[in-house]
Amino acid sequence: MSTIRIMLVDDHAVVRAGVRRLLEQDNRFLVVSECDSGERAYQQFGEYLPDITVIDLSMPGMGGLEAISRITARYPAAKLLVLSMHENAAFASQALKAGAKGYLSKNSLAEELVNALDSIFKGQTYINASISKQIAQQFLNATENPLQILSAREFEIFRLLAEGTDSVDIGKKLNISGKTVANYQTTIKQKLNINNSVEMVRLAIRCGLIDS
Amino acid sequence: MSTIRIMLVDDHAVVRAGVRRLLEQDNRFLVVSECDSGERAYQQFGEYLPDITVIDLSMPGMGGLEAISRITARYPAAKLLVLSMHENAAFASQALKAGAKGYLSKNSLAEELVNALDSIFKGQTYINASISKQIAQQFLNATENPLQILSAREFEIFRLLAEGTDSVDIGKKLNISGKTVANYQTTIKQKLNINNSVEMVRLAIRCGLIDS
DNA sequence: TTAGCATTAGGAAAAACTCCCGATTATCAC
DNA sequence: GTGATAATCGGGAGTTTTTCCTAATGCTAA
Repeated sequence: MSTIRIMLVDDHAVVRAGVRRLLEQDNRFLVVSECDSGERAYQQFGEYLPDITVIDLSMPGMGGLEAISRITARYPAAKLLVLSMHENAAFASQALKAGAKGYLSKNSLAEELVNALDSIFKGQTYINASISKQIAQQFLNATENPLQILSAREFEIFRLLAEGTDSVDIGKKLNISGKTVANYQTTIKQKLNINNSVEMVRLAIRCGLIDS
Repeated sequence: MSTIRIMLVDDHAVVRAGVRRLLEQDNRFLVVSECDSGERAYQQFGEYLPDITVIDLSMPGMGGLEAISRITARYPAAKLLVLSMHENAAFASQALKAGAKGYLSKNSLAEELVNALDSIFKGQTYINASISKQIAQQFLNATENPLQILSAREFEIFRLLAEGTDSVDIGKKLNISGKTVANYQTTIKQKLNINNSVEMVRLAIRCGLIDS
């Protein structure tokens, strides 16, 4: 039985510890690397070449989506499992679009994590049951998710804006200028055909990014 | 059998015509006056002294709430029935607080209008079944509607802001300076303990003023 | 390799918002 | 009645936010 080598990427040490703990229960898995940012994930991926990378989406700086894009761009065979706190189809489809092989919400059970890793290791794609339902509905739905037209970065900023974070704080969080965020805001509104922040919030709620 | 003399106040001629039409079916009712603004309603009330005034809430200028306040201030015995398109407890309680004797949503049936007028004429209070349920729940609810602390004008402006109208347009609609609206906005946010427009929209949605 | 998009950000101007102030009117308690 | 309090309205001045334009970089796809 071969060992599955895992890299953990999450800015919260507690989460990394928790996942490590869960994986240690099963001796097929070996955590070979941990890191707390997208930037470092990208670097360390090249060094360790893990079988599977478990990665969070919301991290300061580059962010999970960016990291996923870059890693899969360089290493198309890379297997990335997103472990996010957002149980939402919009996040999942963004992640899959960026190249992730699976999406799991953080409140999934321990066995589901193992199952997901197994599936992905075999080359399959694994998605949370509830989320795959949502995605399926989205595809069936004629009124496709308008957020699809946003790029990864735009989506990230849209989400933070919809949460009520102001441009400057978003800039700090993402390590970019508040000015850039403000400019993004404008293009996001244009892309979504929105004039005011009210419409933005409503859209975010309709798409389940935030709740009222 | 005495005739019940009615005044209609609504900025939409169609609505006034419709109500008039419904009331003409029943010869107890006589429409003695119509007007299309809160200001005129206040003037004409004194001239005609109708038994019951059927009044809309959202009108340009003074607005329904203001008109109700002023009329009941001068004529405490005045009987006002609000006929609003908003089937929502927050509107209803604002109206009743201002002195209205009844609240009816515009998509009520014809008979309900007649019933409401009958009840009010007898000195009772009449409220839409669905709305009275909502209000009852609000009273039972420990987490009381935070919008209660807003004045009538503040509530009106809050609603328009939450709908995505900008200050200048609100000013035009209410015949006040856009500057005043902007100032109101600030105090509204303070009163509601809100920092950004995102929270404002969410609150408006939670309170049912708008839907997502 | 060229065209196009994504990401970044600065400058300048417009728009929005805040804070402070004053005026008027109504209400309410004493 | 009188004074305190609150609601409504808006000007002035300053700050913040947003927009629009421009431009550099890097990546992707044709």
